[in-house]
Amino acid sequence: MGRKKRIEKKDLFESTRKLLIEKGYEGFHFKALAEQLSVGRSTIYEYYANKDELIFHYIKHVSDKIYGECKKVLEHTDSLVQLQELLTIFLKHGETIHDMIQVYKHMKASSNHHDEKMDVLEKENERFFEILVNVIKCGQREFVIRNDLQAHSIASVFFSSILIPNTLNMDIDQWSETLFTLFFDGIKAK
Amino acid sequence: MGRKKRIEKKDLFESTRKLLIEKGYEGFHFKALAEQLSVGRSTIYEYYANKDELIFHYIKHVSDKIYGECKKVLEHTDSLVQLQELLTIFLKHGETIHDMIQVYKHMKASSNHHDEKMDVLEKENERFFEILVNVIKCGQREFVIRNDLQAHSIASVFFSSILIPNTLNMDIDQWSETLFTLFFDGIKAK
Amino acid sequence: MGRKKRIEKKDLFESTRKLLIEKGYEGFHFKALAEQLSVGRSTIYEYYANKDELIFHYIKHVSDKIYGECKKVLEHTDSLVQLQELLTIFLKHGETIHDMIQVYKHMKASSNHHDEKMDVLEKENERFFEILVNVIKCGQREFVIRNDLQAHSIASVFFSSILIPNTLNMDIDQWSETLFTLFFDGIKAK
Amino acid sequence: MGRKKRIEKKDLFESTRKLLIEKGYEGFHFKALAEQLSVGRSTIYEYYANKDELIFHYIKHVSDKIYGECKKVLEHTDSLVQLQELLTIFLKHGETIHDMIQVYKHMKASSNHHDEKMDVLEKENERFFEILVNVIKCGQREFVIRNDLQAHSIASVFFSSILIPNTLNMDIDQWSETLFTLFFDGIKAK
DNA sequence: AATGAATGAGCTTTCATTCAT
DNA sequence: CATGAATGAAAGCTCATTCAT
Repeated sequence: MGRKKRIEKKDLFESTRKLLIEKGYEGFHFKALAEQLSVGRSTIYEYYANKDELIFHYIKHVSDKIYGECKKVLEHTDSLVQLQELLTIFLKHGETIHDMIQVYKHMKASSNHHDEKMDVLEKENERFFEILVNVIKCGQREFVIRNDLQAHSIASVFFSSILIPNTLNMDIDQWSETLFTLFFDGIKAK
Repeated sequence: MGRKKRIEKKDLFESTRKLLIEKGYEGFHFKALAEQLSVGRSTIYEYYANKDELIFHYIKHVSDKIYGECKKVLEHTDSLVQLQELLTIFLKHGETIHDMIQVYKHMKASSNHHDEKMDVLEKENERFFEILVNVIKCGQREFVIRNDLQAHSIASVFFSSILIPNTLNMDIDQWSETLFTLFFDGIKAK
Repeated sequence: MGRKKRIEKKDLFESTRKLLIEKGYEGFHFKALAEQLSVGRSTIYEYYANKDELIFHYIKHVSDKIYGECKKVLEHTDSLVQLQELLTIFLKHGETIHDMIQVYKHMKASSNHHDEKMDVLEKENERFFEILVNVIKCGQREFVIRNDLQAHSIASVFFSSILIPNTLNMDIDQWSETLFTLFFDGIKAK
Repeated sequence: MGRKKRIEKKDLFESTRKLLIEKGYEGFHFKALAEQLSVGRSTIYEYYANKDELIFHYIKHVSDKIYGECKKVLEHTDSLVQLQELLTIFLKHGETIHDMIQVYKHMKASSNHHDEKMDVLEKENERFFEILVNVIKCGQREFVIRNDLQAHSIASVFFSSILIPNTLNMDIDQWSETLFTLFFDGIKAK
């Protein structure tokens, strides 16, 4: 298929994303990636020294992007709105965040020589969690969120909602709304 | 340090479970498994024709066991109690169910020749979901669960709660209670 | 060519020796080795985890063998006879010892994470040198070897004679004799 | 940290020398070389068609240089002085000559299509040897060197002394003197 | 049955080398 | 000329799987 022009970092990350979602961390190969990009396998090594390096930088990249979106949300003053919007963001990036967690878990499981990259990813994850916890604590201080549940637990639930399969295939906003309603008001009949 | 003469299916599944949780589907090897069991690697082939076969039967096994527990719950008459207990069961088997999902996803991703085993696992998953949905619908009919949310959505949330990391390390019953309270009453301050 | 029986460690080392002499450390591949042995490449990995491991154990093996021969020489009482015989041994194993040195150098050049195997090989090398130095010092004490040259320097010369290409293709004993005469009496005309 | 515009052949050879000594023939890469020179890897191809070509010309270059030094020695009239000075030259260029031999061996081992470059290098080596042999024969004719040893054998010993590790780290002239004394007078006590 | 031994398929990685700018 | 980018070939290694005992 002849020689290929440049590899755009954008394409590289896009394909990485796709493969990671489709196949997961372990199923992710430079072979498949190269095929996706119609590039020679070794070409990718010109950009990243190995699979872990590439994935790490990819994760870092998306993580930063998502973090940026989260930060913007904090400009709102209403903590409930903030919470709802954070939920929407998490749902929107569900698959990507899922990848992040998967990668993190994998590194943790296989790292013999306690990797520093692991520490970085850990920090990334915590950043998101911090934001959530803070918003919830804020809501609690304002008495719009009940105080008899630990902010931490609530944050866990919100953060994990990412993983809830939207089996009814609602669009993101609708699904976000449904979940928020459920979490906020509960399922109890009134 | 001699080799065992017989492999007990119980040991086999126990080691499978352990490795699967620790390493995930792709990190699961007959090599490691054989070591765990102090058996020759090839011995395992006397029991299962290949890796997938073993994992499939293991999953089927635990799935049946969990399903049994769920069934027992239905003997209660109060649908809220049923719901809470289902939640507890799911949380208790969190890691195992997580494996099931992972395996299912993996088969889905790598199967070119639409596997029949996949169908079986899919059915397994659906069984759990059915039970949940039925209990919820029941609760809705009895007006203890609100009707303006689809039973399906609620079921998704409950089922996915498995994946919520219990970061505060509460014991299972406490964690189950916390989650149930949250899902039932919501986080809204009263 | 069908399936092959067992790999005999003897054959493995024999082929290792051959390839190492022929191609040197870097030119030594499991691919070539496997071909030599008419075995699948991966088969060798059942015995040694990697190239370095194999070569290390091979070197250790021959080194021990040669060391044994040297030890036997020390049973003689005449230090000159000892010296001559050590020379013969070194010449006989010239290629092998050359490999040892090459391997040692290579490990030294490429080891980032100061390898312990390197230390072992270093010790091996020193053992030989010690023997030589001792025999020479002994000769000096007995006034059969001149004292105005450092035993160390003399030992270096003897030890390095291994590397002197026997371009005239004398048989080993003759070549050994020639060298010994040269080293002992010098080239000066009388 | 920009790239240089021109590669000076002097720098090229200097870096080649350095890398060759440090890493040996197989460890010698254009990658590393380019880095050393702060040049693009492909730039080197503008000067030499490939790795072998470069190394060949480098070897030829230094060989010629050393040969020149040897030639100058022949202006002396005393064959013993000549011999001693040749020894000094060889010791001074020990590492370089060692490279030459290594490269020669490597080409010999890997060449399927009996390379003509090999022949050239072989000739180079022989040139040195010829000089040595001639000087020795001369000494023999003048009865300053004993006649009962073949000039060839003696030459081998002198030429190989290059490889004798100067473990005591004497300076070159001292080491040369020590070796010459040893070779000339022998180690026998008087 | 149980196993040790052998193997092939498939992925990783490194470099010499080519090519278009 | 100089170079950045792409690539293929060749080694490396790991594991599922098969086979003879």
